[in-house]
Amino acid sequence: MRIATWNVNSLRSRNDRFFAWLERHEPDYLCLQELKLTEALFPWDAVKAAGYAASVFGQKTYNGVAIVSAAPADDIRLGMGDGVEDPEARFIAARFGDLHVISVYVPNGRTPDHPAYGYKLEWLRRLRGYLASHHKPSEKILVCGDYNVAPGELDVARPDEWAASVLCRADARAALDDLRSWGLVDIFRQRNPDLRAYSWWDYRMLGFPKGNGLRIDHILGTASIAAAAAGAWIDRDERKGKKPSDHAPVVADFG
DNA sequence: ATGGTTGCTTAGCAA
Repeated sequence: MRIATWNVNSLRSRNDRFFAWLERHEPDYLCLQELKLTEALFPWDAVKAAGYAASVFGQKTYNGVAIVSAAPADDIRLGMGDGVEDPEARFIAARFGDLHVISVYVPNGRTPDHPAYGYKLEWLRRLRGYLASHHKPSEKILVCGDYNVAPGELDVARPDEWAASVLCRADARAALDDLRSWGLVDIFRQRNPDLRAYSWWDYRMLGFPKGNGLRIDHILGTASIAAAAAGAWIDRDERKGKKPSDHAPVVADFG
């Protein structure tokens, strides 16, 4: 079984790369973020023709998440449904038998003093609350997406320069730690304990050519599913060439 | 040389 997560930064701009990636890597599940389109504009027919089903929570212009899957989902939930007024499409959950797959696009936060940063920390707290109220750590759950948090120094090209950024700050890392403490394992880091690797490079300032990346896209899994992971890797090649997303897909393979 | 981008929507915002 293969699962991947990929912030495509506009599915329309990434259409050809998206379908080529599906065909090349044949994931059973692909969690997408930043679709930047409504459900009505999702390429339902082309996805079906490629042999996949899709669960989509769209939004015009911004955000938007989906789970593309080889088999259709048994249940789908759009948004955390926790009573909080949240107009942004950043959460979708789907069940496939006893496996729960969630695709998340955690708010970036913009700058530490911007209200968006409080929204980010609160959003991560709400995500923990969602898991605590709907699931048990003993279940098989994969929470995949763009977390906009680099967990540690191995995940950051310039840790000293970027220590105060919204992707690296201690309170952002603490919010991610708190989420993981519910019962989630960073599967890439579990499988590659000492590997320096990144999943996002800023379009600005020649981030990719200069190697200025961060690992902010994660596949988090509960213990029972994480124990079955055979390997995890980042498809850095997908960041190369013409019109790439600024994020590379992160992939986990299970025995 | 001290900047260097992209996408959505149309001049400004978001990342």
